[in-house]
Amino acid sequence: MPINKPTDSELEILHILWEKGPSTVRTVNDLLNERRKSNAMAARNVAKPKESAGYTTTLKLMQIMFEKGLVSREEDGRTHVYAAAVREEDTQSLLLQQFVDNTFRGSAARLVMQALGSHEASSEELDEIKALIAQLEQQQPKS
Amino acid sequence: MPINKPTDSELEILHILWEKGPSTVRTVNDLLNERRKSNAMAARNVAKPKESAGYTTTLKLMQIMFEKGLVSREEDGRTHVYAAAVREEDTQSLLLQQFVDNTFRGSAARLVMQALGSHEASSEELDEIKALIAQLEQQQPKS
DNA sequence: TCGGTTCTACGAAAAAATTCGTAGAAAAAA
DNA sequence: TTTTTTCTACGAATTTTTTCGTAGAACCGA
Repeated sequence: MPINKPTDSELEILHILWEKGPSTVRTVNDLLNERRKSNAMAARNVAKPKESAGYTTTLKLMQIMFEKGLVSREEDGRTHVYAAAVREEDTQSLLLQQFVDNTFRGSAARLVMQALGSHEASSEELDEIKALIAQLEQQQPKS
Repeated sequence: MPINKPTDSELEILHILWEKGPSTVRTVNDLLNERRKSNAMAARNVAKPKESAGYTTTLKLMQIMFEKGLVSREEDGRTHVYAAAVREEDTQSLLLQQFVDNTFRGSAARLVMQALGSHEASSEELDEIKALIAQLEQQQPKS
């Protein structure tokens, strides 16, 4: 029941499965490497970009994810078609909670301030956020 | 120049140094274990709580952090007094950027929505955030 | 001064996460 | 059919992070 926490590499794969839907290892591996290549180009990237992954590396990772229950799979002839077995929102929520605890010692507000301060956000997005805040203020007019 | 990314354990130590100021290994280790003990109690915690750390474990970690430039130190007689060598805001900003990239594929707004949705925020905090949004809307009335 | 405690340094074990080589079966191409 | 490519399974090497044992020097109280 409790969602398993994916590692960074596993998360990369989940993103692809969420976006593209059920896929083979080959497909995932190709997309992964495309994405890594373009990430390496993008100067904005802070983290050292990963090298491109070998096929068996991705295969092994997805097998591990299968054992952990992060993905499901179905045989299609000789090959396996993998699908995400956890929902994107749930996973993000789990990771976010741990991240807020670890990095901001639990203060979501401080995180939001940092996030809005240092990342781009369109005015539509800001509108959405304002709407959400209005809603929250209705719900819990506390303090 | 580029800040070194602290690991999770290193971040725990930095939090203590940021909060308490320059401290000895002994002090840090004690506070660390206090904190871990109370974290273990708190039911809200999702991540499995860490065991309490042995003294030499913390010592070694802080020595490594010193080599990485995450902390500075000064001799006081026989013992060393360590201080954070990176600023809290800078570190959080770095970690946040990577987290947004990894987990939300770059969309700060999505992160903010998740964060506000699933974490508590007081109305004062919400006010602050609203103020920040207003400010951002002024700056870049784009799109 | 003697014995127990508290330091640092250091090496290395243990645990976690990532990577890859090899082997054998199935499929596709020649 | 023969050869080449493409799969999975599996074990193990590598790398990164975390943990700890041991040794020797400094300190402290009796």
